[in-house]
Amino acid sequence: MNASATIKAPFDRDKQFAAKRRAVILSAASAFRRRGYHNTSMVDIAKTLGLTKAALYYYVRNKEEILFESHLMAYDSMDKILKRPQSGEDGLENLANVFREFVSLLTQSGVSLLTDVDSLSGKSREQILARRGKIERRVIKLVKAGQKDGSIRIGDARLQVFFFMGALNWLNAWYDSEGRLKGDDIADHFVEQLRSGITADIGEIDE
Amino acid sequence: MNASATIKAPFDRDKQFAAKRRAVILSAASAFRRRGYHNTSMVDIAKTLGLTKAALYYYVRNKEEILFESHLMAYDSMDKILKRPQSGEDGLENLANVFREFVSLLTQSGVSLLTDVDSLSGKSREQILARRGKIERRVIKLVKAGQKDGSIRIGDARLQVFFFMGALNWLNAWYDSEGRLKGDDIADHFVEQLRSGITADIGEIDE
DNA sequence: TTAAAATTTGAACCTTGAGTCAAATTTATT
DNA sequence: AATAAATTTGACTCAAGGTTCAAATTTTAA
Repeated sequence: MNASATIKAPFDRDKQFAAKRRAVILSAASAFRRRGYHNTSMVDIAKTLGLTKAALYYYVRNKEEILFESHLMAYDSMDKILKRPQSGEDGLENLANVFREFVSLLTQSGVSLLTDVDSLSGKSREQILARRGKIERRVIKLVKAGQKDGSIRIGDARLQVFFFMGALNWLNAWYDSEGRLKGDDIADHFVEQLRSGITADIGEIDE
Repeated sequence: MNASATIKAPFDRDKQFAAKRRAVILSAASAFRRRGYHNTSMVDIAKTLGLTKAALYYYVRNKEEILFESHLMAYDSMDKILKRPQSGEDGLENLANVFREFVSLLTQSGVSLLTDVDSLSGKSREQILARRGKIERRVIKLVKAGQKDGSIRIGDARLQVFFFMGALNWLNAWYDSEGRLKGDDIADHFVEQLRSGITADIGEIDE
């Protein structure tokens, strides 16, 4: 046990700081999602954390940085989902799994948010749009893989992706985590609709 | 020809005024859609019309009124679509027709926009949300009719509607009227995906 | 050509909310 | 208990942008 070795973990300052900072971003992100970026003031954010506006600036350079980082968090989570080894039988299965996890991510309390990119300036905006583009491209790849193995209908993969990604973004506008609908129920429903649309099945049974 | 009868339509003032006012709203709506409500200043709106900021206030009470009315316009158009006599064979056909026209409406240059409701205050917000709710309820009815006649899969109609309405709202975020994709192409694609999802067809041909 | 009404403008005002900073307070360590 | 670092605060500045208004300009109809 030399002098420089820490024996009892002497109250990790950096960790504490990082945790509080993260709390600030998450809380703000939740408010942004509900009321929108411009309808949420720094005072609002501070108050829900039991702090004062000035204190926020100890954790964050400015308001825009909060928006920026909340976007990053969302995209990090989506990246993590996309990076998991795909275990499905075919492309359609893989896509369905990813989509299900996206829905869960956005309904289960915590990270979310995809709008207000236009309130970011210059380099930040580009960075966020690049991240979004990267994710879209990965999803498009999933679709194309499915088309190749015959599990997904041939068509403009980009358009197909935009169609169902819309459902994810629209979630913010109507999903109420307090409501009767549990996130997983929605996920099930959405996955089914992603797969088969809304046309009634008729095949197997009669004729 | 008595004195009070207008013979030559003496340059209808009200019509002129209404037309200009409408131009203000439409132009602003387009900017809102692209950059967002709070990222569009009154000066911006005025400049694209070749006017000065103060002149806008001759046509409009305040900025919020512009947002309010642009929402109204969008919903009026959707109402008109929904009110047209449904001529399809079954519920699914009717829904598909309505959905196709919605897509056309939102891609063809002109009206659109569905976000930033939270920037409206009090009574206006409620009014707009009521309109939106009314439209959603009508679409849900269409779905239920389809379920009843067996053309649409049984399920939570509300959820089914939210899924594909998301696609409409997400349009604003990515659709570029200058791009290679024509609005009608998108409409075709989206209607197909609404009907049948993305699973590849396999039925008819083999086995 | 002219006068009244309609339209537009420049120059202000005013509110809101982001950001700053020196001082006060709390917390961790000796 | 003492002290140094970390954290929080109150009070302020500042800019952006929405709104107002009296005056200037343009348009319409006689």
